[in-house]
Amino acid sequence: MPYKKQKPTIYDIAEASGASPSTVSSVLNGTWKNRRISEDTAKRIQEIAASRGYSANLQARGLRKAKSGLVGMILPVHDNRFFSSISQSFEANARERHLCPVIASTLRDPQEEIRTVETLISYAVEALFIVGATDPDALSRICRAANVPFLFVDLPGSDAPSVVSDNYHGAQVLTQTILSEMPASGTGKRARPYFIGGTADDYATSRRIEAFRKTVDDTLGQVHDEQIIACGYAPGRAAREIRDLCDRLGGLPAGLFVNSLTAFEGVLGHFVTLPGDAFDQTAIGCYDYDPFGAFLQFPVHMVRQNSDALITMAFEQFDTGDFSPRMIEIKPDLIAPRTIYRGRFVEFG
Amino acid sequence: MPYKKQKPTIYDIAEASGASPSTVSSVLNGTWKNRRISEDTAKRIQEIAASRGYSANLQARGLRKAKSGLVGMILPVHDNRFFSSISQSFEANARERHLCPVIASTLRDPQEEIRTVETLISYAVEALFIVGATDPDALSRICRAANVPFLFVDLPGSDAPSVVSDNYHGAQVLTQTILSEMPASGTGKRARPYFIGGTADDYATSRRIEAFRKTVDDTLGQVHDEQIIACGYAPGRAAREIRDLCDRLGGLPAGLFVNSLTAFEGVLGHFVTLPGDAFDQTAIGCYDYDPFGAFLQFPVHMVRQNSDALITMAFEQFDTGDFSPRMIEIKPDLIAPRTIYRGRFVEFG
DNA sequence: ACGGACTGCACAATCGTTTGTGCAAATGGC
DNA sequence: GCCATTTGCACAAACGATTGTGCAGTCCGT
Repeated sequence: MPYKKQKPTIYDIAEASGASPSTVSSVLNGTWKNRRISEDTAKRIQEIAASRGYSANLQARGLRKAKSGLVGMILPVHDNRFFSSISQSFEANARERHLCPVIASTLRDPQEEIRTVETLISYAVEALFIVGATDPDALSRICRAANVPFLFVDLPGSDAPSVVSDNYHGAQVLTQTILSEMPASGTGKRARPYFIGGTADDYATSRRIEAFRKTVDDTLGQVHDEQIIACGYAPGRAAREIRDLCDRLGGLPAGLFVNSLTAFEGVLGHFVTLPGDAFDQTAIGCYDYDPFGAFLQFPVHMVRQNSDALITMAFEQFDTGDFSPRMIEIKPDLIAPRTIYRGRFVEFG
Repeated sequence: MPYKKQKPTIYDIAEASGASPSTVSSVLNGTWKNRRISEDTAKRIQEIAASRGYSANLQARGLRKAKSGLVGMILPVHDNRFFSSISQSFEANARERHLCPVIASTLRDPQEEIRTVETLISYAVEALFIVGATDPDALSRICRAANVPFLFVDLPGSDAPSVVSDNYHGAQVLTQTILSEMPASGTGKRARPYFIGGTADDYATSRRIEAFRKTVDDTLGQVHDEQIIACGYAPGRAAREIRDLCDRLGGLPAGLFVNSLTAFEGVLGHFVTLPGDAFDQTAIGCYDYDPFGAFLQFPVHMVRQNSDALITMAFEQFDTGDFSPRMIEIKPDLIAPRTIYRGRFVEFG
């Protein structure tokens, strides 16, 4: 089993070529013209290196240059449409800049976030993109102490640039759409729009609730607390809450703002138990997008966060080299039900 | 702007504590008992290190120990349910082993795969998990030459362990289900089951087609080539193909095996243009799972690949330290339509 | 033929760890 | 009180790259 010989180093190449390690190094990293190495020597060394399959040890280089070529990102979870799109953009942007992306998920666990950030810093990442931390300030302090540039994405943090989705605007537009599609007639609790899902002290959710309240207030008057059901992200919880709500109201509410796909999964879990015509008198919107969500038995308006724009903008901030605090908001898109395939198809996968 | 002072090193701690760097090192990496360092000294050093926020430079450690603490994985794309679940499991398994996961996507581009693998090797990853490469053999050679342990996941490769989904079994079960739900009556082309989506020379697809053919053969007799429409993964293409098929047949076929979610998206794009009762005489199955797919206007049987089991099994192989070629198959699960929320909910997100 | 500039490269220090080895001082047995 | 251990630590050489500096040799002008 040939798991034996090591990767060649510049010393091996130096010996084989009769040149010194420093000459080999500068030839192979492209700085040889500044060092007045002759073309002949360079070519000879390059050939030997190629024939032996040399490639630099990036740990050694990183150590010497005090730069790793790595750029880190932490996010809550991978297996989620939004965050996995974020990963995809992050990777593309990192590679454009000849950086190697390191993406870690922290499962919304504050301890894990801190440990992970410390680990990434220990690998000397050249910058850290923080997507949706539970305790942004703690991470700020750590990065600041370690002298590592960092930025926040999707969730604003202190002491660094923040590129976030314009949750207020997105929720406002979605709420307006729901209101405009709600049956005009009817009175009582059932005629009101409800908000379900998410955690109220979560930044994004709180902005969305704000927009929902304001928009409904302006149109239908006072929103009652009972209309806001911030029951977290678990599908099971959302399913129970919507069931209880329907029981209380004696049917579906006239409007429903579902805050997250996971809550929507739960809501659907209850909906499948209802007759098909149960949805005729209700307008449904979901903050976050899933292509299949647009193909249900009833129309669902969805808001798609612009993950690509978020990351691209974050990298633009990174490029400026200025890591002072500032806030940049990116507007999400409203997707109408069942329309996405009528036009041009996105080539995918 | 306090982006100035550097991270403390063992030399800083050594100076502050009056001990030597080697003593500091062994105290801080936990080997101090073997080196007969006194408890007093150890405690003193640990306190100073903690107060200054010391953490080891992992590049330097990696260089010295010829181990990086990194474990790499390459996959086609992040923004896909299957692969993002793979990422999630990979990360959990890596952390259990105190390794830092580095996940890179290569967009199914052979050049990119090679470049990425070389980069990861240059960072001295301790093992490489290859998920769905387009040219497995090339990657085998590179890893082998660099003396880096590697394994294949989801797609079998040469010269290393392969942990793959049992595509044949999954497709067989899905086909059987479709056949058993197909309307018994009817003759002619429309009474036949069709297979749509995927690339025929792709490993997974070819195994699935094999199973589809065999299962249909055994039940209904000879499958015609026209029944297999391996038109790739793009939703747009699948949409056109299903439209053309319906035109040719004068309606939906009695059975449809959709090979991938992206093809399914395309198929749905056509379906939404059809009347609601168009689906009464057809049985539909999809290889790959999406929770929303289970909530459509018509029942869809879905196969869920067991991504967690794939990765967990791959890590078990990794743990053995034996990287000789062998093949391990993991059976996927068949998910019945609209049933997943009837039972217990999966807590998620 | 002599001084200066230029060419082409080698030397050695350095990045922050780990780890084999060596050497005083403390300890213990007799 | 003497020798043999044992204890507690320091020294220095790696790991594989980068980079400032220095030094021969060649070339050129005069």
